[in-house]
Amino acid sequence: MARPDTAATPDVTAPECHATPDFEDIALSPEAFQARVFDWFDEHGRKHLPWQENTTPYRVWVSEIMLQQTQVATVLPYYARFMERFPDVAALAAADIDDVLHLWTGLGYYARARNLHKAAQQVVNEHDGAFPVESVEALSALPGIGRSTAGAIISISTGQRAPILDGNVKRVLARLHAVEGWPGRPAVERKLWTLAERYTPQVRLADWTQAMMDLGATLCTRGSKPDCARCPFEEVCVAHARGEEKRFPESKPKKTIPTRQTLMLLVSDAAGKILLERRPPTGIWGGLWAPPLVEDREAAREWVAREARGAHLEAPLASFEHVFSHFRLTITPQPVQLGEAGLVPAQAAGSVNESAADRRFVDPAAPDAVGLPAPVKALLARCTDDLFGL
DNA sequence: AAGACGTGGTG
DNA sequence: TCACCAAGTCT
Repeated sequence: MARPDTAATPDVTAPECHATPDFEDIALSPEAFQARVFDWFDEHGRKHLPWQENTTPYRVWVSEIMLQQTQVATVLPYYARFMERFPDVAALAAADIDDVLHLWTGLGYYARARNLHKAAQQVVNEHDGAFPVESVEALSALPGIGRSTAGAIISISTGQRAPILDGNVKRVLARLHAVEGWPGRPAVERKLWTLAERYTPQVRLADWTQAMMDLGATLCTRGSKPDCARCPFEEVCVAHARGEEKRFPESKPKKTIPTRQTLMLLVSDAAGKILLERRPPTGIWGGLWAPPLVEDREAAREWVAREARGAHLEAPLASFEHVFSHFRLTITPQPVQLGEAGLVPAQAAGSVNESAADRRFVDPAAPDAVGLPAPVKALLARCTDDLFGL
């Protein structure tokens, strides 16, 4: 069943016209590589993760979305809760977005949950409830499903041939072939896709996809500790031959992360409930609920004067600092000075306009079943009566 | 094309 | 304490 191109390897005898070759070839045909991967997987691969049982497109899809940029151990409890609450795509499509975001609270990258919900509705309304797993193109047309996730869903749930290229596979291939450059650069990613495509076999696709991810997750790990001694490709790996495992793949260029100061306003009504607002549909914490966020004390005073005449405004309880990929969000611990804001005692509170659908007071001890960012959830958990005792 | 988007674990 | 980053996608 050898494919015609299997023995053909690019001619690298005259690479001098390039500053660097695309990648180094290895002394192993794709067929031989595949055979070793399967042998290794049969012995050492992971075969009993929850999403490996009953591999329907829906179950595989939910797992692949949750696992994006998220570790397996983190996903496990979220996956169990999600599948229990939304056992099939119809249940998810019919759900309220607040219920979906509620189950996603703490998992991060909330656009994944919004896209999951939207995609479920598309599957129900535009595909008769069946995932369009006939092609990578059709599947990746759904929101939140890119090329790699589409490949994973198709290969695992249908056994059709579709390559994947996640962080694990990128690392394996970048080391095996000493692919230069940061994989975030499109040119580098293209080379890695070429390799991924070349190695993808014709049979056992579900095992193949899992095996390649396992190889990267358990053996060819990041940093300085890949377990080359147990790797079936030790003697053909170009990076290992050079003693440069840790240099591949190249890491993202460092950039200084700016700091953004934020005050989280804790506004309570007379009953001690806390004001939450729905965040805008896109951007940080999109669609979730959080206290009003303002830049500084001046903005806090303006907010109170404008929105909460007579309300009881307290300061954040604790110091938070959250580092995002692009900026550092600091929730300052210092109390906001209220005197000049013209506030009256708590007994007169409750004049915040909550008529808007995206504004509500919640009991901090039992917040509504809506999506809460992790810092907000932690903050509410500490909002006891004594906080507002003044 | 580069930046936005979360959180918790790790050394 | 803090930089780094884990089964990526979207804009």
